[in-house]
Amino acid sequence: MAKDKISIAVIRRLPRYYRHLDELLQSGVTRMSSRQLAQRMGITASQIRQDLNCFGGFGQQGYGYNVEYLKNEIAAILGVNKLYKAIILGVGNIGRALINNFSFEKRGFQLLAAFDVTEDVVGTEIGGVPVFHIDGLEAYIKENKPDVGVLTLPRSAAPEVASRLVNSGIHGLWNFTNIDLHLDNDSVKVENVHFSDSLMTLCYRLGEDGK
Amino acid sequence: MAKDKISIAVIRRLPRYYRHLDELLQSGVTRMSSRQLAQRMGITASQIRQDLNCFGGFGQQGYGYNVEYLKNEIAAILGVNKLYKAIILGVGNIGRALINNFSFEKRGFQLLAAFDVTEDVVGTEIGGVPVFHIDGLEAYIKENKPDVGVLTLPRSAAPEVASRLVNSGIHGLWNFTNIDLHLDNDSVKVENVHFSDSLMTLCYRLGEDGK
DNA sequence: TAGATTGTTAATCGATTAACAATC
DNA sequence: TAGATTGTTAATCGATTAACAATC
Repeated sequence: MAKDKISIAVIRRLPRYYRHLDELLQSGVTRMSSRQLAQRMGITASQIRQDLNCFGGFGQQGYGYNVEYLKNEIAAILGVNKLYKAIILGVGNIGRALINNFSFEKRGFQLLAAFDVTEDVVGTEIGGVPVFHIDGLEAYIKENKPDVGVLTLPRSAAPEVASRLVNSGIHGLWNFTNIDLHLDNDSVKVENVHFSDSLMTLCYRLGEDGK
Repeated sequence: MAKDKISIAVIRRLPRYYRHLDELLQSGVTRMSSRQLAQRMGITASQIRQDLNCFGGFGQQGYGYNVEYLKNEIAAILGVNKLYKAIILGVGNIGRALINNFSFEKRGFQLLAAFDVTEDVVGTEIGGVPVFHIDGLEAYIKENKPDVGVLTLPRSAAPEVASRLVNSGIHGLWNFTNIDLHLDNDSVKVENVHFSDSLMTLCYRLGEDGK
């Protein structure tokens, strides 16, 4: 579906378009021009039209875009209906928060299982997700072929576990650990969520004007 | 200290420099050239020198950079030694995860208090942080003058609470809610952590080549 | 048909990379 | 001094914005 190589800047805006279109649909809006959407999102209409045209023409001259149709097209582009298989590594606070409060399904993933090392959690279930011992990781991957690993474990354990995941054939990592992973296999896609970097950026911006 | 207006792209790289310098320092490295650091981080040496020179000359020709000195300079630029005051709104899973596992102090913030609405938590302490009822929010802010609010509450409650925070004079918001906040006061700095956007980006990238 | 808004090309702007003189 | 590496200017590249012909 995609033409040439799409720049990462465009890709990162897609979920935001999707989110706004979903909100609009929920509130009963059926039709929207790039100009209206741009105003709502605080960007330019040009950018929206340019971004969408990386993937095709989804609008109609003189009319604008059909909200539901466009939302579905973006869903297809992102692949959120694909249901990739995910496993989560580490069921500390963040791991639990994700398992209990985050809808993996709505974002294209099915959370199969969790892994940890502590006696009290191994063998239990959290929010319907079984928790296994990390020793069985390789065997589990061989059997169930998950696509991505969610790294919500202590940073000290992260490099080793990441490497085991990659060597077992995982395709992507969603990394909540505050380190930059250096992987052997560079076809593996890594998406970082660096709380620390984010908060430090806010810290800088607070000091920008005066204070 | 800063010259003109620094671009957001540069600012977002600063925490990453800081992190790498800290790691280097921990492992006993005292000296580093832009070329070495670039290789380690997977970026160009030119970019590092350009970025740093937005703030001043921290290196020495023929030598490179002193790791500890540069780390401290970046810390000062980011303002991580300022200890801004923060409060957290909502002590569900993510709120608790942050309180228990995240070092606000290391990133320039002091976490003063938490706010929630449920009977069982109000009046208790979590990880040493007192939990108050949200009804007392305005009075608390007036008295304690926190700089930023951390939004870890249900998305349905987010717009109202954000608006109350802004009207009470808060300067920044660290937003874990999956919405784009529209604020009255646009001098308020908002830093978003959108789990959903992040995972959907990974979803797209998994589908990029084949599959 | 007239009005509106897209899709797309062209112009501008900004960010990244390359090059090199300055200098430790 | 010779070698190395910075700070900084210039060149390149890419992304955003503007403009407008196509068309619903």
